[in-house]
Amino acid sequence: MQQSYKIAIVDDHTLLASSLEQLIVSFGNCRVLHISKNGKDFQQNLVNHVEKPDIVLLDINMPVMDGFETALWIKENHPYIKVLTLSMEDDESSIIKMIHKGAKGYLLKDSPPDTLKLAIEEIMSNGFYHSDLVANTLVQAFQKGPVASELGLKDTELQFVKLAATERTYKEIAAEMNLSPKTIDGYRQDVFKRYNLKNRVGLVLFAIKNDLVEV
Amino acid sequence: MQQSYKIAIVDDHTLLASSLEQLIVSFGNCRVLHISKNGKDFQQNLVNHVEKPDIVLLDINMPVMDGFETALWIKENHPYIKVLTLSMEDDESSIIKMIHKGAKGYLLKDSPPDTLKLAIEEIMSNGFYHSDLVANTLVQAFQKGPVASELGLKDTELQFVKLAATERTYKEIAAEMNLSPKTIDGYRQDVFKRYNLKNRVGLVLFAIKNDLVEV
DNA sequence: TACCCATACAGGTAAAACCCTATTATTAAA
DNA sequence: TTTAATAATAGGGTTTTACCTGTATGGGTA
Repeated sequence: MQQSYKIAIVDDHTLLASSLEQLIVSFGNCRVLHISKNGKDFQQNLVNHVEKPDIVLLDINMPVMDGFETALWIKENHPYIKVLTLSMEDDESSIIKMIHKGAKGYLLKDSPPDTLKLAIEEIMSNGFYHSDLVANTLVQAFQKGPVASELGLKDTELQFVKLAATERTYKEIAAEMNLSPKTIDGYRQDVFKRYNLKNRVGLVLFAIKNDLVEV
Repeated sequence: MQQSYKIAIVDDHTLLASSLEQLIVSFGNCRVLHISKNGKDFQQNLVNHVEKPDIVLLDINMPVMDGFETALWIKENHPYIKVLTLSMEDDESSIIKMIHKGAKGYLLKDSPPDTLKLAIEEIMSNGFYHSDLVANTLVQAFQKGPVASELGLKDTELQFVKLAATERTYKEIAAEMNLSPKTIDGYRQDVFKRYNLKNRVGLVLFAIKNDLVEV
């Protein structure tokens, strides 16, 4: 028998978890060390068992300690354990959050069975499973363009916001825009009110969140 | 003959550009509309020719108007034209910048010839060519962890910086950290001087650039 | 013990940021 | 032509930031 990969499963759907176990064992090159119902349960299982998993199949939606928390905990406490997310959610924010928290791959629960086998092997050999799902999502997230006008910012206000997200003083901004400092102050007040900003820090964060400026 | 893809080439290395043309024509399913030496030249070629390209093979390092500018211009003015970056640079920032500016793929100039064919076909059918190079780079960029300590920030200063990147006033920060506002002011001065920051906006940008806070 | 050094904190001040309430100029609409 | 709306500006006041210099305390350590 070739090298055997040690797998752990973390999913609160017991039925799904155990059928997953069957599937994984059927691959021939994998063993399932333990199954946990949530992150806390998994932490317990880690101490109870001497053998540590190579890969954790991790669900997102779970009670007590969800997949995000668990992934982060694993990344920080057992960085050598690889997380393969197995979720029903295919929304951008879930995917990005899991990748951000260190997941080495992201599979949808309705993927074909051999995809799981492929993903496990890819992760073990290359360190990451590059599914189109993840790749597309990341690319889209990166390419999301400025949404200035959709925010209701006029040209001149947009320019103001961009400059305000630099170390310039308002006086300098006024000079740069050829406007009176008082006008700039007017922009400031309008924008603060419109977007519920408390101070210039809020404005900077707003500009960055909405891709109005590069960081 | 199957459907024919219309290609344009933008590269200041004339020799490489024309050999690229030969290669592309040899694929059988592609035509080369025109070759440009830089972005400006390409803009001119676009108006001179009635037929518009499906894909532009775009180099990055060019005189007059480089690949970044050109990609951005294409994205904003001809969003239906797909950019396939063809560069010698494999550094993270170049890749990310091009993807950010809308490139549909990123190929290194020393890729095997059939990779180019594959990339063109992938882009035409799926809208994006998911090379491992790009996927890995994006994943890494997303997973880059905090580098706080490497910056030389002490625990308490780090906490201060994180709080300063919110809408809190320094007084509020002091209360939250159970320190005198004067102490906080001391931190501020130290950090400003150490990292050459002019004001709080600079501090916020610094925190974000160094992944000290999430945006 | 005396000295060095880092941390927490004070006083004082000028500049910038923040906020409210007007007043003009221009322009579009009635 | 009056009316309404919008952009640019002012006046004037409070709060926060930003900067400088200086002191008290508590370790280390020669």
